[in-house]
Amino acid sequence: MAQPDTRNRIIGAAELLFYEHGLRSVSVDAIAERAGVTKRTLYYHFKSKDDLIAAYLAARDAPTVERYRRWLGEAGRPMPERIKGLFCALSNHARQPKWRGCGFTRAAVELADQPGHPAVVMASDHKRRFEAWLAGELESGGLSDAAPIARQLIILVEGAIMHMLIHRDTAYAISAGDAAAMIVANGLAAGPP
Amino acid sequence: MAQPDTRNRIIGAAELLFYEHGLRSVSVDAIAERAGVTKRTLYYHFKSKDDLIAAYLAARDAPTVERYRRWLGEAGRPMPERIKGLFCALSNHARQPKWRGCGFTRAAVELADQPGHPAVVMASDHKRRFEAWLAGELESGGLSDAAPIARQLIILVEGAIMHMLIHRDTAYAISAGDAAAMIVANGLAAGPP
DNA sequence: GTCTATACACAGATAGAC
DNA sequence: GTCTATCTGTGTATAGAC
Repeated sequence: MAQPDTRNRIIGAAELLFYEHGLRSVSVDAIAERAGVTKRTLYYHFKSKDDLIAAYLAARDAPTVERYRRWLGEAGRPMPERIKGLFCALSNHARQPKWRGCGFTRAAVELADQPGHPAVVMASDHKRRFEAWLAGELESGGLSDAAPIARQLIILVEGAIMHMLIHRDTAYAISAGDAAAMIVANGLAAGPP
Repeated sequence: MAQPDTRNRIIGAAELLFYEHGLRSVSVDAIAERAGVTKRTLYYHFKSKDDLIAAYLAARDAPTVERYRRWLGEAGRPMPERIKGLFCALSNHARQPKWRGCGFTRAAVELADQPGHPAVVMASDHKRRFEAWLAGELESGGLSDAAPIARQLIILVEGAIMHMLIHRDTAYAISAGDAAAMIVANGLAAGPP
């Protein structure tokens, strides 16, 4: 079969299994079997399991950012409402039975003792870009001091996700959304354009 | 040697290794070696690795709660300041080179696909008690609607820890503390006793 | 590029002596 | 209660044919 097709099928299988069960729980054998190839073929396309882990996160990056972009919605509505909508959408998203939190965060947790691991670096970079994107959106929405507020919001997002994962209770995102909306409203009141 | 002593030494070794490297990364052999016993002795005291994991978290529970109690400090000072102090202490604590975030959270993440696992149940319970404790403290501090605010604060704690772990940047806890203090001050203004 | 077959290390857990 | 020795399964990765 064609080379890129096989490679993508392997990455697809890796996404499914790594996200559902974690990095160390999933064997290379399991991924190869799911992708319908042999282990030898997998190692032809990826030089190691760590390499495949990196490819898994790389494939997850753009869709994740795009999802949050969608959840924030279009400009026009007041920013506190849009932020609340984002957390509400997150809460609904977490209802999916196969939802397991943020793949980047979970990878960073599993590899917490390997700070230089490609996956850890990618997770850090992903979160940083998410924070920067949100700061830009807040600024467009009329916030004058957007950076520190964006940081507080992503902390709320992360904390809500972790608690939803631990307790399997999607209400945490709603509480986080209430706090986030208040913080944003406060920022708007403090410094309008 | 005496039975409880050996058992505790094994748990001590498990704490060190599980917390630093994670659950799946650490082998039973490694723990036994660190504790200075053979694997057979370890399996005399614990029926399985999962059993040992549960013991590891059980041993971590009280000290963790006590630490947060210390960080919140004594009553008397205004609650927003005490909360800010808690986040500041958390930020300092995370400076330790061997700091790896919350052991309960990381266990829940590693075992996210096993909802019934004793460690996951213990993590959930631990977080729930932490939230209830904080709500009680807030109420004692004059907050009328303490429960929802306590929830928002623990979400901030969790999110700050995760970001500090991912980026190795302790500033996140300070940002979270600012947000937390504002939320508490807001709650105090809304409903005084 | 993909296969069959396998090397080699290490995992969790157990047998049975003392 | 603690030891030495070992069973059995599985892990990542590779050799070499086609």
